This record gives sequence, structure tokens and C-alpha cells, in this order.
Amino acid sequence: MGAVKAKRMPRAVREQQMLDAAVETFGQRGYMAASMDEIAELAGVSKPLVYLYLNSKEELFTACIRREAAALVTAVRSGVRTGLPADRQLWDGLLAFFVHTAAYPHAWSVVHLQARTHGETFAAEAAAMREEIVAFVTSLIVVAAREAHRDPDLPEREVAGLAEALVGAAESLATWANTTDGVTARQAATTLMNFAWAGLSNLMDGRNWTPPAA
Amino acid sequence: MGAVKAKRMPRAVREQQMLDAAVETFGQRGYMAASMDEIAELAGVSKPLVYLYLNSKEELFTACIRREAAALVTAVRSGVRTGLPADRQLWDGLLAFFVHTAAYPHAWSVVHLQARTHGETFAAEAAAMREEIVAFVTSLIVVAAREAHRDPDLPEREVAGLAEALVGAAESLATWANTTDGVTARQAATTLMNFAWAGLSNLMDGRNWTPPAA
Amino acid sequence: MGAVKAKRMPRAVREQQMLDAAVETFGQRGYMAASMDEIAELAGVSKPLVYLYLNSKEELFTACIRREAAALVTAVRSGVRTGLPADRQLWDGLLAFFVHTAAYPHAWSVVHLQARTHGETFAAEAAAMREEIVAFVTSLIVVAAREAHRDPDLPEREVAGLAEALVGAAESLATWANTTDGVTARQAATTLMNFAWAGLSNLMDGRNWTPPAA
Amino acid sequence: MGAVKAKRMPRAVREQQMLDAAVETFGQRGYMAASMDEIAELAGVSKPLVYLYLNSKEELFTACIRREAAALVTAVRSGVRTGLPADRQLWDGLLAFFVHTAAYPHAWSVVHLQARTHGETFAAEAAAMREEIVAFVTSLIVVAAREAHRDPDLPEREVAGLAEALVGAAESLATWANTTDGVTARQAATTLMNFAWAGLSNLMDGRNWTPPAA
DNA sequence: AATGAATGAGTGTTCATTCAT
DNA sequence: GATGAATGAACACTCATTCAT
Repeated sequence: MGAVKAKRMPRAVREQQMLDAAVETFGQRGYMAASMDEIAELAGVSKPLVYLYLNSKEELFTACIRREAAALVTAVRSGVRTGLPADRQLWDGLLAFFVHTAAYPHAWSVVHLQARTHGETFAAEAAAMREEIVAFVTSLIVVAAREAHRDPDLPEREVAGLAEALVGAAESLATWANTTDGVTARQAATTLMNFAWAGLSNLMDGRNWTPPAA
Repeated sequence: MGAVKAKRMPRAVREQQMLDAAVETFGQRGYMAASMDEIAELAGVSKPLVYLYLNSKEELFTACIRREAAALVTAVRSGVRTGLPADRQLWDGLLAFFVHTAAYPHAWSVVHLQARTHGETFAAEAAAMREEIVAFVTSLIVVAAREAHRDPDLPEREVAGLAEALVGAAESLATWANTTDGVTARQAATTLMNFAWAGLSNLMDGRNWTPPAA
Repeated sequence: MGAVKAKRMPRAVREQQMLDAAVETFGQRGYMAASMDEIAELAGVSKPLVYLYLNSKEELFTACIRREAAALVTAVRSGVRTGLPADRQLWDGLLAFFVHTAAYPHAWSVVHLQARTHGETFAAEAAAMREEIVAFVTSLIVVAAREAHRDPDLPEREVAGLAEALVGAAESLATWANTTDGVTARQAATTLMNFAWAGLSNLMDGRNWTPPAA
Repeated sequence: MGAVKAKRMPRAVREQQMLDAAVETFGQRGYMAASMDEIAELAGVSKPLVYLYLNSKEELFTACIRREAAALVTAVRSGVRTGLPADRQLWDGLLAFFVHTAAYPHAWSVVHLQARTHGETFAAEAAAMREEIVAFVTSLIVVAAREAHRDPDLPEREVAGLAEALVGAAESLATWANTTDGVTARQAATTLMNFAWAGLSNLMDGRNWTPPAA
């Protein structure tokens, strides 16, 4: 499973191999339980080379988070074509998201779980990416409201909460799909789309649920 | 800072103190970064005593997960009264959930984050509790459909996905509320209820979103 | 040669054993070349215990410097009785100094050589002790001048230079005596006393050597 | 900061650049703390080239000691003109010594401190040079005694001790002058000359200090 | 019921050194 | 003549765990 052992490769290539190995190991074992020895071995190089190129375990982990977060954002962005209706854009984005997280489960574990459980520094790194996605979803909600010929009279904080809930649900479903046999990316996307779009439409019609008095 | 030092207490009490300290430490530092030294000190006892009562770090962590998972399930169950309409039951459950996770953030971190990032054994422990909650939510959805005089013609897998999405959204919002200033449990519950209930109603009316052909 | 292996000793005792071993090892190998493993083994304990008691290699080394510097100053002070003539006091001090450095060559190496070659922090630690000795010698020179019924019209900077030269010569002779067979502490002290006392007397008589014009 | 980068230079020149860099680095950081990486970078060449020319860290260090020791001896020898009175010769030698050590503090650190704190091999290398200087001083003392029309009835061992003390004092003053602001080579030489010459004269007049009975 | 004393095993990190070009 | 790529071996330090009392 480790990279084919080939000596004397250019630095850039080796670095990617190391990141590959690191993402797999961090994703599987967790940040702390992953040992640099294991990562080096999986990458097919000696430990000093890992340090020569990536300096420390912390920097290596950060590099993993950055690379995978960027890859995920790129995947989602690439899946969406502007100009289509908002619901279609949301669908396309969700589908791309679930396809990507299913294709790279270790990467998803690194970005979503590991990055958030080992200190503020790493968490912040992952949070930056998440912000991008939340912002994207938020904008879609606003556009959808406009398309429905409705003033965006949903208060801003309300929209933020909805986007948060939607993204949170997507994240949970991604993990769920990755750990539950027979759930495809398409199914996950459909479920969430049904759950979310219908809810959003209703809200835009002013039919919202009123909590009982405290 | 730790518990007031009092010698010679009955075992059951000491054990709870240790678990308190462990939950706080695990929640704050993470499973691996938490040291038995720190936990013992925070509990106000010597390390060998911790081992005498709880045998190992793994067992100690498991005990934490069990205790806190049970506490959370109990809290949700206690918040709900049967006999009320389904939406009210869901609301009550969500509110109890957000109140509890806000009151015990370290416990929530242990059960939701730490338990899932350090090996299958721990993850399974937490998953068991989660199942209970998902089952509860599933049943509410079914009841709601029945109340709406509609046959639960939503396929079972669909319902499972919806419950999963709902619970996932709740979990994300809990963490979000715990780390975002000025978001109360009531607000989180309202946001989610709006998002979810409206969506569920729509679905039960057969107005679901159809994905484009692959 | 290592301490007789005896288990379960009180902390204070173990600590001294560790310092003994550390002084020997640092003195022989040098600060950097000495490994904590070696020190622990020589002390007859495991490495973690060394860390438990002395925290780090740096702190261990600092503790060595402090202990041995204090021991040397104490030895010199104890060798001198106030009330005797200045030359006798100087002789007694020098003799005590050479006896001590000959009895504890590793300690002398640590304080005089190692402490000065591995960073400002350590150097400062040793310099503090040296200051005490220089101050002591300086005072003796002043007293000697007074005893000789001469105003201490030697300028202060001049006296400082002389004390520095005297102490420097003593330090060099100590190392020389330690590495040259057949040179006793008494001989070293006699040589230096002859060299120094005669010179000082001459200076106090105003017979100083005038350098040629630049 | 390092030598201007120029490719393809003759070996002899490159070697001197490497030694320059090595002396500076060893002098500043110490033998063990200095890394071959740092030295190579400061020399403006790649590490393998350093190994090609100087074989190993040990040999590199040895080469540094040899070069700098020789340079120091040469400097002292060049400062002295035979035919002048002994005291003038001593003065000239001391002055040359202090001027050289002040001009090349890193070299002085290498030869005097580093060489003596990292194993017998290096110490022996530096000791060889020292012997030359001690021998030179010894001969001056003998000549001085002869000039004073006195038989050198000072026993040989006594003379050796005096030379040792004188050289030791000089070494200490050199380091002292290098680390104390405002002390010039000339001042150091004057202080030592006063201290030493007066003492030596006295001794040659038979006025020596008699130690108390043991 | 409780603890001071002690350790085996492992981790991240560094460095002198070499090979292939 | 010169170097980018790569490593074996070691070292400081930590931690879960146990023993003797």
C-alpha cells in the first residue's frame, strides 16, 4: 500500500508522498497516536527526511490540514456552476462534497475531526476552510430567497444559524455515510436536500415554528 | 483548584471525584494529551489510587464516556413528556439537549469529539448512546407522520437519513453554541426546530425535492 | 564505581547521588557529550527518576555548578582564619583551594571549564562564585597594603587587575596540578605564593615595571 | 555574512574559507553545538565539499586548533626580537599575545577553551602549542636570572612552576580582557608585567616567601 | 484506604555522514 | 569541482504503570 520505493526523487514529489502518508496515518490513528516513524515508513522514506522537508510534527499536520481543506473547497467549488438556480447549485455543491469526503475518508477525518481536537492552532486552520463553505451556503440561501421573489427579510443571525445547521448536518452525514455500509454520496445528498430545501422554502413562506413560552 | 482535599472518603465518592477530574481534563486536553498525573492531581488523590479504582487510562476514559453519555441521554429523556404532540416533544428534547451540552461543555467534548477520535473501542461506546437518541428522534418523526394523518409512506431508510441529519445538525449546533458567544440553548433549539420541522412537514405533504438525473 | 545499588531511598539522598554522578560525567565528557542515560546509569537509577527530580539536563547541570561552586567557596572560606596576617590568610586560602580542586578534579572541571563553554546562563552561574573569590583576594591585597603601613594608593583598577591575574594564575595552576604527575597542592600553593607575594610587595614599595613607549 | 559566493576556486583557498567558518562557529557555539550544516553554510559551500576536503568533524576541528595554535605562536615569536634585555623580550611577547588574542577572539576560544573541553585528543593538540610558549617563557626567566648575575639556583621545578603560573595568568587575563569592556591589550600586558616581573626579581634576590610548617 | 519511589517503553527531534549525479 | 537527496544512530524527554510500605 505504501508508495513504491523509488530513490532519489525531486523534493516536490517526495513532499506529496509524505503528505499522503501523513494524512492517511493522522486520519486513521489520530494526531497524537500517529508516530513520525510510522508516517515515514508509510511514505517510504527515513524520518530525518520528513523533518528536513516538513520541520516538525506540528508543521506536518498543519500542512496536511491545509492541503486537504483546500482540496475539499476546490472540489465543492468545481462542482458548482454559477448561473443555475440556487437549489441546483446547492445540490451540486452537496453532491461534490459527499463525493469528495467519500473518496478521501482519511482526509475528511483529518480536516473534520482531528484538526478540531488537538489545539486551537489546528482548529483555526480548519475553521478557515469551513468559513468559506458556510459563506457559500449562506449566499445560496440569500439568492434562493431572492429567486422566490421574497425580500430577504430573514434576519441575518437567523440565516447564519440556518447555514450552520445545514453545514453541520452535511458534516455529520458525511461521517455517517463513510461509516455506514451502502450509503452513497448521492443518497446522502438527496436526504439532506430534501431535509433542507423543503425547510428553507417553508421558512421563506413565513411558515416558521414558534417555540412555546419559556 | 481541585476538589477540597479530604482524606478517607468512601470509594464511591472518590470515584466520582476522579471521573469529574478526568472528564474535565480529557475534555480540555484531549484523550492522549491528558496525563494521568494531571488527572490525579486535579482529583486531589495520588496516582496509584486512580489505578486502584479505575485500572487504566483506557478504562478511565471509557468510564467517562459511559457516565457522560448516560447523563446526556437521561437529560434528554427527562425533558420530554409523552402524551404531548410530536413537535412539542421534539422541541422539549432539543432544548434539554442544548441545555445539557451547554452546561457540561467538557462532557460534550468527551462524548462527541474525543470519544470519536481515539480508536474504535471508544467510538463504539459513544455510538451506542447516539443510537438511542437517533432512535428516539426516528420514532418522533414516525409519530408526527401519523398525527398528520399520513401513512408513513416515507421509506424507512429515508426516515433514518432524516433522523441522522437532524441529530447531526443538533450536534453541530451544540458545538457551535458552545464556542460562539451569545448563542443560548433556546436560540439553538429554535433555529434547528425551524429548519427541521418545516422541512419535515413539507416532506410529509409529499413535496420533496427531486434530484436531477445523474 | 557507581553507588551501591540500593532501592527505595529518600529523595534527598537520591538527589545527591544523581548530582555526584552528573558531576563526574559532565567533568569527564563535557556538558554536551554527557548523556542523561550515562548519568542515570552511573547514579544507579533510571532516567525518568533523574528527570522527576531534576527536570532537565540544563537544570541538572546548573545544580551541579551551584553545588560545586558553593562547595569550593566554602572550602576556601573554611581554610582561612581572620585575624591572621594577610599573607598567611592568602596562603591558607590558596592551599585550601588547591587541596579542594585536587580532591575533586571533576568538580573543578565542571565549574572552571564546562560551565564557561556552554552558554551564558551556565557561565553566569560560575562567574557568580568566581566573583566571591576575586573579591576575597582583592580585600586581602588591600589589607596587606595597610599592614605594610602604606596607603592603598594603588588605583582601584590596578588592584582589580592584580586580583584577576592572581586568581587566573591559581586557576591555571589548579588545572596544571591536576594533570601533571607529582605536583601537590602544597607545591602549587608555594609556587603561586612566591610568585604573587613577592610581586605584590614590590608593587607596594612603588617599584613597578614601566612599559616602553608605544 | 559568509564569504562572497564564488564558484570554482582552487582547493587551498576553499579550505581556508572553510577553516575560517569553522573557527568562527566553533568559537561561538562550542565544538559540539556547532553543526556541520552551519559551518558549510557560513563557508558558502555545500556540506559534502567540507567532507571532501576535511574528512570529518573531528579532523576539521583538529585542523582549526592546529592552524590557530600555530598562528598564535607565530604572532608571539614575531613580536619578540632576540638581543634585547629579558624583561623587554617578555613584555614584547606578552603584548603580542594579548594583541593577537584580542584580534581573534574566536580563535582564542577554540584554542584555549574548546580544545580543552572535548576530549584528550584535542586537548593534546592544544597542549603542544602551549608547551612551546611555556618553554619560551622558561628560557626568558633563566636568561633574566643570568642577566641579573645570579646563578640560576632556582630549582628547575620551581622555574617550571613560575612559568606555568605566568602563562596561566596571561591566559586568564586574555579571556578577561576579551570579555571586559575597556580593557586593552596594553593594559593587560602592563598589569601582568608588573605582577610578574617584580615577583620574579624578588625571587632572584632570594627573597622568597616561606610557607608555614604543615 | 492511600502513597512516595521507581521504571520500561516509546516519542519527537537532531546530526554527522554518504551516495548518485 | 560540486551538490541535492537521503539516512543510521543517538539523545532529551515523557508517560502509563507498578511496587513496597
